[in-house]
Amino acid sequence: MSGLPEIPDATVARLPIYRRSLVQLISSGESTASSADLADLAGVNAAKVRKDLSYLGTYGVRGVGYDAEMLLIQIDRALGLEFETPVVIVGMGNLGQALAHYGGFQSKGFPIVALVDASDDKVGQEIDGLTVSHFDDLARTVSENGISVGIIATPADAAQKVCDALVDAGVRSILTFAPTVLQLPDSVPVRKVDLATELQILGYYQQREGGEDAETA
Amino acid sequence: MSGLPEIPDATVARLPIYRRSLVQLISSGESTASSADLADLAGVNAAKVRKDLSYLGTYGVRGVGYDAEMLLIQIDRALGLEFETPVVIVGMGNLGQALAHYGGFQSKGFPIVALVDASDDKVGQEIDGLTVSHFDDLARTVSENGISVGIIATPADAAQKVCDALVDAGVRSILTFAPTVLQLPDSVPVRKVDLATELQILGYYQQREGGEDAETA
DNA sequence: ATTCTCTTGTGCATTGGTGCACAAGCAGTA
DNA sequence: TACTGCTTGTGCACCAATGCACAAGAGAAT
Repeated sequence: MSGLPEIPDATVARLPIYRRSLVQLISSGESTASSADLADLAGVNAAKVRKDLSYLGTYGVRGVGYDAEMLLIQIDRALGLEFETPVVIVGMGNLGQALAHYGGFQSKGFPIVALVDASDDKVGQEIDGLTVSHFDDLARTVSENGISVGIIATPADAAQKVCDALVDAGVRSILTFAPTVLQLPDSVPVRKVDLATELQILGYYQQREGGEDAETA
Repeated sequence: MSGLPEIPDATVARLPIYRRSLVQLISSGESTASSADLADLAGVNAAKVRKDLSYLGTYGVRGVGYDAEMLLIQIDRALGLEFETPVVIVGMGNLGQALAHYGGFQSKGFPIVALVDASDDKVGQEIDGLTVSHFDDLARTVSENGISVGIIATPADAAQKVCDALVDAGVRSILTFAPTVLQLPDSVPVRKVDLATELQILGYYQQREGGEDAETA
């Protein structure tokens, strides 16, 4: 779809952090950002910042740094943030409801436009200005609202079914909170967030306390 | 604290997944688990499973596989899951409240024993059987309850302050949901979960749809 | 005993990521 | 124009992670 030069996974995972740092610099009045500034705010090595940014085709100015506004645009283009990306949340349990209320998505360009659940208790209920629709109508909900991202906030045993339905409905990427491995086509990227898993990982490092840090994607 | 042989980060991050897969096998009646079985359930390569498990000092039986119960114990020992690990959640906004209700922590050995907020609206309120205590009393709350993990569910601008307070109070590891980089001593491991960041990362892969998958820790 | 089947444990080559260190190059000054 | 100070872009060497491929070993069957 685009002639971009292929950005390494590790770099992609850092771009949102750079973006956040950059926004912070801009809002504090800076019009240019050096790799050292960004590295400092992002908590990484300056050389890494430069190498990462070089993948964007962005070019900074030697002796000066990067044009802040310009860089922001480049990052947004790489991440596909030029336009808003409508999101549906499936599963209106505690987590799903919290996500529905969470303002962070809307403000970052990912408006939540639909909420879905399979239980009759939940369907029809109004949450944060949206009416919960039924899981059986998922395909219609997705197409009518031009939804491209699906968030799975159901228990593990329902996740694969929901995942399949989302893919069938035409969603183009998935974020799942269900503690299970999902089977899905390579063409649909997924990210998994498992809260209990995170604590378990911490357990290891806590035990051998005093050493290396625990990285997060 | 232990003479264990140092497990690579990538392996540590997979242990919880293996654990989940193993529990699944056990509950379906299996008493032994082969690396191929585990690989299948965990969605990874079988050789990787074997190499990962070899770090545990665990030994499987050639021609048979791993003793399921035994392996579970080994994994739990490596992750420090032999005993319960009490948790405090700081920040009782939407996310914090959802986490407080979320049963997944309790069932995985991380009981939530205290809730903390800085606003007078929230303090004193009862959530899921716990009374929200004041941020100023954090040190006491932590020591009285023997808390070793702190979860930060505050807005970004409060996160550093909360983080410092948690470390001072003696918490031994931190899980943060605040979209900001935290400064803290190397002796305290952290994991970061940023929901908006996850969606932004997906944006990249969605754009160049049809290719490589997006890994998550 | 011997043979056959199955599965582990690991050596090794490959790939991906990191960060140092330095040449290249711009802007401002004299 | 020449010089100085600062910052970029990247070559290179190092380290971690991956996964193939195979020898070693356990147990069952003959």
